[in-house]
Amino acid sequence: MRRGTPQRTIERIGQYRRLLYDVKKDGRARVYSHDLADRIGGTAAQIRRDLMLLGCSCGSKTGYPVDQLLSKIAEFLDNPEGENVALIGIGNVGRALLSFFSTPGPSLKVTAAFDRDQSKVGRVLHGCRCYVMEDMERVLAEQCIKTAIMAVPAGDAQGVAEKLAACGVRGILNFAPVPLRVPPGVFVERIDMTVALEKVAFFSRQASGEEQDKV
Amino acid sequence: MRRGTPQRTIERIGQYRRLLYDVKKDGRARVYSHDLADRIGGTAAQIRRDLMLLGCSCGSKTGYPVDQLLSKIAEFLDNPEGENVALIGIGNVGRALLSFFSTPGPSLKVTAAFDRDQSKVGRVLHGCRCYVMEDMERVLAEQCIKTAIMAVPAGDAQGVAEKLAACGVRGILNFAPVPLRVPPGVFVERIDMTVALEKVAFFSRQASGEEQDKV
DNA sequence: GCGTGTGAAATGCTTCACAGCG
DNA sequence: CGCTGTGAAGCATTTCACACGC
Repeated sequence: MRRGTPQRTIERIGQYRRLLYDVKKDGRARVYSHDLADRIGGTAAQIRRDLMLLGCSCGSKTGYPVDQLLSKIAEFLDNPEGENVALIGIGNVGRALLSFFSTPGPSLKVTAAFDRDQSKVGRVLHGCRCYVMEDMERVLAEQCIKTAIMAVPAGDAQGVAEKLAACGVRGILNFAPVPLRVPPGVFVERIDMTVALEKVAFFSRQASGEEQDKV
Repeated sequence: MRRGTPQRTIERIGQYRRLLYDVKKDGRARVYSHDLADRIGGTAAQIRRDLMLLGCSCGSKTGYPVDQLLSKIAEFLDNPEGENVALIGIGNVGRALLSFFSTPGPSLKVTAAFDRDQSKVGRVLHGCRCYVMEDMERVLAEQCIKTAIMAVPAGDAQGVAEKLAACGVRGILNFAPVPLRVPPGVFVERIDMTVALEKVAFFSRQASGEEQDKV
């Protein structure tokens, strides 16, 4: 995916969008790069470079027009037809994710949930129907799902990932605490909460000394 | 925190630990760097460099002794006295985190939870007692808590972060979808699930073209 | 031969610094 | 004058590649 666009930039662009909604709510129609920088805890130069990669430009001096940025961001990040997402694993973490994503961006929607446990099947949680694993292939095809969130136990993760890939999923957000081995062409982003907590604990101990933080 | 140790290395070290437990369970007493690399989806050179920074060495040829690595990692990452952690916000996400962290590493334990909502107070969830926000200062002091997890609504996040910092917390794992502004000396790690999902969706669309994945 | 330890090159990302425009 | 757009410099992290030891 040597996309020309750095991975970090893509992450920040999503954040800019949220920030921009705030700016808009404050009634401002234009923002300066240093203004966004303050809000996000970064540098003005970085915001300018990110926006440059996005293909924005505002001439000069006046700052960026908020609405134009928002539409550029949507054009860049969103699938214009909207996009359905599947959730695999309806345990504690899975249910929290469902509630968390039940009103996300305009374009992404979790529309199907799967679990091994039969007792959850058929229920509708946060507007999302639950299916058995065996229905996965059919449901993903029906809903054109290419993106999935995995919140399954570590032991099941690799098997589920393979099944997803076989069903044509091209992107996985993995909350299971194991690395996944997937065929080329499938993108995996891992969120490892245990590691994140250990890292914070590590740095908070370190904090005896000096330092700044970043965002 | 220009600690000499790259931030990424610290994240990986936590992952190595889990991998090493697997290796041990497989009955192997030693591992090769390329062996770990396969399991984690990285390169052998990177593993070797990380272990070098950790201060490991095994002479040569024979691979690294698993037990020695595990104790080096513990020495590096863990507080020998163990460490108590607070959770702020007992909503859907907070409860999921409690269950997730209720049996984490040997050394980190979530021992106090806080919420604005009085109705949750006094209950014990996953072995963790719930308090009102007003008790925060006292409880954190009593339990020597220096590390906190925030799972509060976006609007409350900044205020809570300031309060935590005032109570002496030095590290925050922030699940709220906003950047935090904290005094110097406080380390913040953010997990932004919305942005992560957008990123995955972005790359899965991109996946029409070529590419590999990384773990 | 086979795997480690590590300088040195390569890559990727961020920041600097300055020209140009309103 | 203040702010944007951007080449070029500067850092951080990863990968290469090779000497050394079993």
